[in-house]
Amino acid sequence: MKLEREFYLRDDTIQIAKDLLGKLLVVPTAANERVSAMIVETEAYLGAIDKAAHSYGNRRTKRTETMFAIGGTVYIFFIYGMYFQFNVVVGEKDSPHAILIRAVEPVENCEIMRQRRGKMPEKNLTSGPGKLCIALGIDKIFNNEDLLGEKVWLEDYKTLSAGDISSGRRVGIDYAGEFAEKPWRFWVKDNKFVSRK
DNA sequence: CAAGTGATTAGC
DNA sequence: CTAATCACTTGC
Repeated sequence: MKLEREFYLRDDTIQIAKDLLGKLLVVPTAANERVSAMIVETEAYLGAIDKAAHSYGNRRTKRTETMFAIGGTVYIFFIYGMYFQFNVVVGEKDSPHAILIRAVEPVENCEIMRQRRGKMPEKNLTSGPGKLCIALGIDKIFNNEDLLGEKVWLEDYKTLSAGDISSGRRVGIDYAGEFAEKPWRFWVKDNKFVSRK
């Protein structure tokens, strides 16, 4: 069953980032086959106050506009000339918080993901934010999609306990001063699809 | 370890 | 308009 709007509207972004671990990300193909994967790594971006967030200081540009949408909206951006990144917008409208999905573990129709990724070892299929977008077929047209729609959504899958979750610094945001140190990255302990140890 | 890639952004 | 930067991946 799809996660309901209330899941995304809570005002505790860090809690939502942890709650997303173990959820199933589903992206049906044109032929309506379920391609899905379990979320195993996330990073919280706390909007206006977070120097690492694109929406720091409530910066509103054509790109960041999506972050100001209501919780449950998909925010996609393009990076390093070749990769897309998949984010879940959370909180009320005009509160530009988002959670980056950094890694997932393939669950349904793995062979479709393997085909999209070319010849890659199993553990390299979806073990990074750019990789998982390729495997799941996510690109720029998913930007601004509603997670309660038919194109992409999240479902309950596995229930984790606090002991299953590790946290640490976020990746690739050294420019963010003291915010680079915040332990706002979360992952499933010992899962081999997590992007970095 | 460093190149590759092009949208996005700030600054003129 | 121009130039620097970037929430990354891969193959050397």
